[in-house]
Amino acid sequence: MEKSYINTISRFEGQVVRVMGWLSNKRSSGSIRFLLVRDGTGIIQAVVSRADVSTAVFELSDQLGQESSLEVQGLVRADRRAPGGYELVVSDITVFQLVQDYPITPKEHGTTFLMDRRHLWLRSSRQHAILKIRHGLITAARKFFDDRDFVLLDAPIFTPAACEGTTTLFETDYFGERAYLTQSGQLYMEAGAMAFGKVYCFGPTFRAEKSKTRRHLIEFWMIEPEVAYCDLEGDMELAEDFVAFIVEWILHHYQTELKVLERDIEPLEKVIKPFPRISYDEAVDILKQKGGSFEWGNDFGGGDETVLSQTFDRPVIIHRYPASVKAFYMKNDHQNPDLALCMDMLAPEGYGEIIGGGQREDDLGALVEKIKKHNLPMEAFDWYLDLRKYGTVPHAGFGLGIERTLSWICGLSHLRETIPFPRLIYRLKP
RNA sequence: UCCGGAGUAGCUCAAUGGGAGAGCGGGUGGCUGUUAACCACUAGGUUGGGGGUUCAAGUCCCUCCUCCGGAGCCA
Repeated sequence: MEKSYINTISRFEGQVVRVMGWLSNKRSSGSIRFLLVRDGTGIIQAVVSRADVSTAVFELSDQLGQESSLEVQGLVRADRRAPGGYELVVSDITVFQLVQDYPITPKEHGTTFLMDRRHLWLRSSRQHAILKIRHGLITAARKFFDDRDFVLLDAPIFTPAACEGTTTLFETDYFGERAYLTQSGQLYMEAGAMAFGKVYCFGPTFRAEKSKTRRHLIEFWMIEPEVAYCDLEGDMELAEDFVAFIVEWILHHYQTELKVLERDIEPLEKVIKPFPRISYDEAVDILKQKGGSFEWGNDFGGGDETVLSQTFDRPVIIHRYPASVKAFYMKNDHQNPDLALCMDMLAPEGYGEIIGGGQREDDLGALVEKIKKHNLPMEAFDWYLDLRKYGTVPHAGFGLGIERTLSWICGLSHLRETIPFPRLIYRLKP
């Protein structure tokens, strides 16, 4: 007898198959039982009728609690009344485990309760939709770079020093030496770009910041391309192509999931090139026009980003921030040395920053000065400075936060559902 | 760290300072096509901990704990 996964069940119409899965819900009426069985690929309604099965099987179907693991054997039949269009006319049931007290019921629960049971919450249809789109987003991101002949070059997780001086790092004991968990693969990608021309990394990033907001995770994933012989303009071009490609890919492949999430896809359909590009100065003007008390020279706060991202109907790129608020490795604009050749991309609908990047300082002397100015330990950057001694070239790159991008595309109000096991300031478990 | 909010049944929540309740979930029974099924019955509580005011505290005051999200920082 054929074993079938639920997403391919239509191929077996008229045949008797076995489906192995878990009971997601159950309804009954008189001498008929409706078992909703999920197997990870989908959900199918299995109909247990007293007339069709033994008394033992019929009584067994009454004892099955939510998430009981089981194998259902039955005839595949198209039926308009069945969710999904197909149902299983059950002839036999084999139980792997009878469950009576599954904690997550089909009714409402609070997020704290659900997060405490995240390992079980992953079984729900909403979480399935989000995490399948996450999978699709990562697939699209890799495809985008792979198709453009980028080399995937993994950056290390343990690093000897801060990439950016300001943020807090997780410190670990590395055989008696101090080591930190990475907060960006960028510096290593710069080495990679000088070796391979076009590279990207995709991995976890750690920030020991005591952030308690819906936009922050302690551990999150970034995809970071770096390109040799590329300037800020080329970098913005790449970022724009990249985001447009990802959104198009998800719209094309994940309609079902977006529907489960009740995501209004109209705003996503507008995410096509060209994206608006405004300078920091223009952004400040917009904030002032909208009644904010923003002062030139500051970085944008969460509220400012929300205002700016709601101003446009597609992602907006803001470039050339004051160098003083940006990291040491940013190259200054030769037309105005107070500005850095950097850019951020803000997602629309109030979601805010999803990309940060720019052109890197490629001059040895200027870079040494910047490291001094930021009070960073010069000896930690000797290898990085080598890149400016041996064949330095203009180069640029950026980092895209997977979870923030996913949160925007899925239309979520909080980052915590965009990663299977979120790490938040007060959550290390499960 | 600062500001604000919340802790009551397994879950989601109600309850003028005066009898601790509902819906869901669990259990029992009913219904031969259910769609978060429905109907009836039933069990289930140290109201986050400690202290105080009061004839009387889930409710008012103090304190501690836990959680939530906002600021800061950033993707």
